[in-house]
Amino acid sequence: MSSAIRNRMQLHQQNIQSVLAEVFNHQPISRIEISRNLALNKSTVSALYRDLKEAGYVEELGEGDASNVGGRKPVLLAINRRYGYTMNFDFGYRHLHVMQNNLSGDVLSYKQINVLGLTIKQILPLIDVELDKVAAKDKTSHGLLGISFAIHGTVLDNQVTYSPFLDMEQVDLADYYTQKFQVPVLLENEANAAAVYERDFNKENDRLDNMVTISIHRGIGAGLIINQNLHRGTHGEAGEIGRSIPVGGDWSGTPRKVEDFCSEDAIINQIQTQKGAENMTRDDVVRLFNEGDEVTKSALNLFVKSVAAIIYNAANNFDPDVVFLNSPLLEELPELEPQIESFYAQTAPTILVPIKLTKNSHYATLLGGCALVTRQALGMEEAKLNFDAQTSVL
Amino acid sequence: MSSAIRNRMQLHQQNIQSVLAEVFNHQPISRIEISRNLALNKSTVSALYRDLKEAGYVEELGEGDASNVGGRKPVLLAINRRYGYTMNFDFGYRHLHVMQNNLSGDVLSYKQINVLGLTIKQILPLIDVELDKVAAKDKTSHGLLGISFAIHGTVLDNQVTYSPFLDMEQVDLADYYTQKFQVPVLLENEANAAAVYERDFNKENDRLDNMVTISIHRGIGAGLIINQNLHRGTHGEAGEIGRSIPVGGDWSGTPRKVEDFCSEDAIINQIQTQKGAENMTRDDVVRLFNEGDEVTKSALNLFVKSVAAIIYNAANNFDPDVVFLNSPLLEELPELEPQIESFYAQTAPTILVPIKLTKNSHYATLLGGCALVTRQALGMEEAKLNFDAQTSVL
DNA sequence: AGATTAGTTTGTTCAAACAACCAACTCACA
DNA sequence: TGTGAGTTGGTTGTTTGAACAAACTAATCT
Repeated sequence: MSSAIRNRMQLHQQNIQSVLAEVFNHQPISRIEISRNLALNKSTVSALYRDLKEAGYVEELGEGDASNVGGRKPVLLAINRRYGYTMNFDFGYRHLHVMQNNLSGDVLSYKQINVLGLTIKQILPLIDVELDKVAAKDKTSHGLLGISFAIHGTVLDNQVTYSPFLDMEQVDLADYYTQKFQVPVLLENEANAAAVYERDFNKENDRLDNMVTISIHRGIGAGLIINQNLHRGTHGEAGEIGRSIPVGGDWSGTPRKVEDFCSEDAIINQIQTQKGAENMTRDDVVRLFNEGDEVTKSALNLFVKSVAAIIYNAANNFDPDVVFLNSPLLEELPELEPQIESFYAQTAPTILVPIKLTKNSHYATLLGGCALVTRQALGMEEAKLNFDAQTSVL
Repeated sequence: MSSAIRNRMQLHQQNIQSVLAEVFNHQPISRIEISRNLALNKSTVSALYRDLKEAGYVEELGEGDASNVGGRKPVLLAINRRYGYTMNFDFGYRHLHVMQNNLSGDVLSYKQINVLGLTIKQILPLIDVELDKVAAKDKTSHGLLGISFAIHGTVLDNQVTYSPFLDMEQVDLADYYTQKFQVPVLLENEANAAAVYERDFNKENDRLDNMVTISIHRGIGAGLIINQNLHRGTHGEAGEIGRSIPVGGDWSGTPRKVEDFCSEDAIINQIQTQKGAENMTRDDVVRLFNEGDEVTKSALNLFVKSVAAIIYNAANNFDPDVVFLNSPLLEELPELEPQIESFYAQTAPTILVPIKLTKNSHYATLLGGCALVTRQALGMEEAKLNFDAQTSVL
């Protein structure tokens, strides 16, 4: 309520943003259509659009088709794709993922950099090199607009609070890059970023209020979209479903967490232990499964059942419109998905929440970060923006 | 975003509501203080207040104290407690709880009506009698403003979708009472109402964004306040944590639900089975525990451990500022609460979410319903309102 | 030519802001 | 103890400015 609009100046600012959001979400779009969508007078929309054009955010694309009963052709408006770009990173275990996007969320470039075994202080220079390379080639009017980092751990107020797979060694990414470039820098939990991706980049989900995105990588966590907003929790730890324990079980010793059953690490460990192997990777698991290895099949059977139970519990807790599974492993073994659905349907008594696999899970995380940092660059943190993820235009 | 303020008329309406909310939340309050709080010019506040006074929502209470450096005394404004009243019901297993509240949420009357063994169609006439009795005595200017019903089950769009303890027999409460009185009628899940109570009636929680209220009655469920809003879920089933199952366990037979371990029914059943007793009540359990009965002690020990695990899981899922326990059983056996906290602390590794017992859990549910239906009566569903729960004034 | 639609220009509207005022208080000081 | 300077609460009359409305231009169709 304290952020509510009260006077005409604030109203004006909000209306400018509403017009920008309309251009963003429905580009290419004409002024008259914006006027109808927002229930604002067409002269008002024209005036507001002028301000946006002066700021450089938008541009005219040319004329559209006239209506079939006669009348002047509309002028089509769109986001200025040459305004600037964002840089978005994902600290994977084996790879650092790097993506460059324009203001509209289009992918300008993507690459993976091998960082297996490197410390954060060895990775930092690699990031700097990528930023410099892109800056050298850049031809946009405003250049770098913002940077996002997807963290496989928990984040609070742009600080990493827990990072099980990569020691952050007191490195303050936000501070370092804000100082260096004077642009918004944003750290976000990887599952949260994936959830934002589903909300913002997926046209099918446009009307959905509540979504759970279960991210299964080395660990397991969930990103929560509640009432169209990302729910981070008071300490940035909402959706840490991997830590859940069974209720009513025996309390001898420490209780086993969900993560002990159905993270990729858990599966690999289980197979390694039974086979006496070492340093196995996801690819090894996929190969063994496809070869019909019994140990692997049994491990993945437990995995499938556990994921089904997790989905069932998440559905009971959050009651979403849909549950997404963001898992490179499932992406490579899509035949497991129907099994998960079957076990889930077996458990759930009445309401069955649809389950969907995220395709190209690496992209999802990066694009989610892009959506968040682009909002910050525009000063429109609260706006509903639909990104299109159109393929490269430059 | 579609409900965003766009033109001056809407802005004006919203500002009127903001002034009303200020009066509601800070009564008694002066115009000048509202002006400062809302960053609106004092003459603007005066004009907006005039409208509210004409509508009868507010009234002047007299003069307050002048500041100690001189100056005119402020005129203190408040909600008109004689404007009207709401009626709020809670369908308990043994009792129908009935509460009458004024526009400000003050309790005007409260009673319990024995309904053990009655069907919904036998209960309805009892409700009608209560409504008539109160209407006959009423001296407010606008009379009945709204009716709320707390349901021990799930609700979607004012319809009961699941009711394990009371067969609703196709009775449509909302339709029946809306037709009869032409006022807002509202059905809400009992745990949700309890959560709203904690948000709206508890000054300590004023600044808290995220709260989980775990309601342990015959069943077990949670009410979720996320980002200051009640999260009902897409199908009205969010927070149905009683249905959760263990992950990674054996899948022989149907998995045991949380509810099988730590609802009141579960405890009573367990004790009854072991003792060969029948028709035990909560009071019997309390008595047996206080007498030192071993079977009861062991059942409640499992209960305590299970509740601790539930709290831990809820904290991981939702990451709230605080967890409330709304449980008549714990209210009667408060010595169990430290045990729950101890087990919880044992399990949680880092962040410990504070646990609080709701006092007078029956009141909580009714007052939560009151808060929701009062908002509807005022047409201020989205406003942040702090109810004071002052004792009777009439 | 007449109908229709997109967008601009020009003047109007009206709720909030502003400025000046009145009302009523405190306190210091004679 | 009485007076006046300073302060605060609230009202009244005027100004302001962003959205609106109407009249316009532009460009299409049949």
